[in-house]
Amino acid sequence: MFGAVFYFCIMANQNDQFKKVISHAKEYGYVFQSSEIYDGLSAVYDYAQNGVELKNNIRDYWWKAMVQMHDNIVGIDAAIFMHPQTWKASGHVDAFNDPLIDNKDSKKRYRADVLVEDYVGKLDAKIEKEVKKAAKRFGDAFDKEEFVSTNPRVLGYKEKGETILKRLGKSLENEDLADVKALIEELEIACPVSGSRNWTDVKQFNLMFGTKLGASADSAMDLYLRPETAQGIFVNFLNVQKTGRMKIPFGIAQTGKAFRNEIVARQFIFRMREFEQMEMQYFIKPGTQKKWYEFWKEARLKWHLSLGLGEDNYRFHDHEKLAHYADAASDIEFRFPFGFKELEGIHSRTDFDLSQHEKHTGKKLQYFDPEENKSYVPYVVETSIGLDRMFLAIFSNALQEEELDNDTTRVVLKLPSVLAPFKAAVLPLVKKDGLPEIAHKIVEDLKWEFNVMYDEKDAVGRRYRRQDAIGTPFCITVDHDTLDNETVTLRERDTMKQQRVNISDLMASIKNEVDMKSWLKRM
RNA sequence: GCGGGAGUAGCUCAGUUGGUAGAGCGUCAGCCUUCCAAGCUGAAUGUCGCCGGUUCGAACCCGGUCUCCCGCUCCA
Repeated sequence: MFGAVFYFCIMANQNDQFKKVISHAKEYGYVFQSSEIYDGLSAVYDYAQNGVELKNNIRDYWWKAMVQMHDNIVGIDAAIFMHPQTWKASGHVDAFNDPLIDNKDSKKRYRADVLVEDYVGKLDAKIEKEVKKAAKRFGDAFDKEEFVSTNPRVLGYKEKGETILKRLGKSLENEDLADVKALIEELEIACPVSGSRNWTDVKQFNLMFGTKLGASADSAMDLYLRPETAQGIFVNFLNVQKTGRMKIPFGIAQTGKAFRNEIVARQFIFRMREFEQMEMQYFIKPGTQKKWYEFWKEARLKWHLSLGLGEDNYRFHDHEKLAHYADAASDIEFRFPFGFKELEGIHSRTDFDLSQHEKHTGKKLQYFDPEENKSYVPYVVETSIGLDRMFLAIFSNALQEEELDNDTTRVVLKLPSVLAPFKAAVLPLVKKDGLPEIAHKIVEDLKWEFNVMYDEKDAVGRRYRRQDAIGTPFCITVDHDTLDNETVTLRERDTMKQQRVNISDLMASIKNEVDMKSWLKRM
C-alpha cells in the first residue's frame, strides 16, 4: 500500500514537472502550439524565437559530430515527396496500414489481423500438443515428420489454419474489412480481457499522410508524405557512392521532416504528427554488421554523454522482437519527465531496404568491393534520433528550480551552453552615465561571433533571472568601474559567480566555454 | 477511437444558490537604484475555448463541438 502511495506521489511529481516544462516552453518563447488562435491543431507544435535557435543548435551539433568529424560520412537533403513505389518497397504501405477493431465491453483496441493470427497460433499450439502426446505414446519409434503429415487431427488443424490465413490475406489485400470482421465472428474470437465477442467494425488506419501531385484532379498522382527519412538515403545510395567516390564502409547522413498519422499523438513534442529525424545510414560489408552495430551504439552514447545531461539519464533497451528488416536493434532511452522513453534507435537493417529497391526497380544497387573482387548489396547499420525528442530531453533536463541561500528560489534553464539560444546578455548596471553606450558597443562587437542580447530594463538582479529563465549562460554587466578601466563583470548562469574581465578578453572567454569544438572533444 | 479530468489575462489560478470578471507573478512607460526577482507612479491585456439552447439575465445550467492532460491501444 505504501508502495502504491509512493508510486502515486512520483507520478504526481512527474506530472507536475512535465506541466512546468510545457508552460515554461511557452512562456519563454520556446514552443507554441500550432495555430493556437484557432484552438490549436492536435499534436502539432511550432518552435518559437528561442526554440528555433536551440533546435538549430542541436541539429548543428549532430551534423558536425556525424558529417564533419567523419571523413567517410557525407550528408544529403532528400525531398519529402518520393515516388510512391518507394513505400511499397520499404514495406510501409503494408505495415503502416493497420486494420483495427475495438471490443465494446473492455474498450480495448486490437489489430484485427493480429487477433486472427493469434487464433491460428493457438491451432499451432494444439498441433504441438498432439505431437508431444504421440511422442510419449510411441517412444523411440516416433517419427515426427510422418506423424505430422498423416495424423488426421493434426492435418485438420493445419488445413484450418492455412484456410484462415489465406482468407485473411485475401481480405486484407482487397481491403475487404467487412470480411475480416466476419472472419473474427465466425471463429468466435473473444476479447482476451473481457472475454466478450462484442466487436466494433474493423477500421483501416493508414499511418501515412496522403496527398496529390498534379494540379488537375483527374491527372493527379497519389503521393505520401514520407513517414521516415531513411528511404531518401537508400534510393540515393548509388548516386552518392559513385559521385562521392565512397568506399565501404561509409555513411550517408540526413536531417529532415517526416510525417506519421499517429492514432494517438501525445506528450507534448515527444510524439508529433510532423517531426524531424536525424539519421545516418552506414553501409558495410555483409557479415560485419555485428561489429558496426556495437560500434555505433557506443559512438552514439558518447555523443549524448558529451552534452553532460547525466549518465544516469540514459540507458539502452535492446529489442527482443525485431522488425521484419532488422537482425539487431537497440534504443537509447532517456529519462524524460514521464519516464524512460526512446530517444534514438540503432538498428542493424541488413540488406533489406536496398534489396527491396532492387526488386521493385529492377536496378542493381550494389557495391563493387575491390578487395573481395566482387559485387554485393551492402548491409546497413542505422542510427536514427528524433530531433524534437532530443530538444525535449535537453529542455526538460535543463529546467530546474533552485533554492538559494537567501531563502528565495530561482528558475534556471541549465542548457548545455553550446546549445543555448543566446550565449550572452549585455547589461548596463544603470541606464545612464554612459553605461548603455558601452554595453551597446560590446553587443556590436560580440554579435559577429555569437547570438547576444541587450537588456537595460529593471534592476540588474531581475535581468539576471530573466536570462536564467531562457538559459543564457553568460551575463556581461557594465558598471561604473568600466568607465575607468575597461573591465566588466562576467556572470556565469549555473554558479551565479562573477569575475572581472577586460572587455577585450570577452570574446575569448565566452568562446572558450561555448565553442562547439571543446564540447565535441568530450566525445 | 474509447474512458476519466480540464479549458477564465502572457503564466499560475480565484470567481460563493445564474445578476455582463478578479488576484499574484509577468509585460510596457516613467521615477529611483549600493550587482542577484520583493521600492514608487502609471498603463495595456479577456466577446470566461467555440456554437447553439434554457432564462428578464449565463463564466456558472443543458446540448453539441474543438483543444489539452491521464489511462487503454499503437509506436520501423
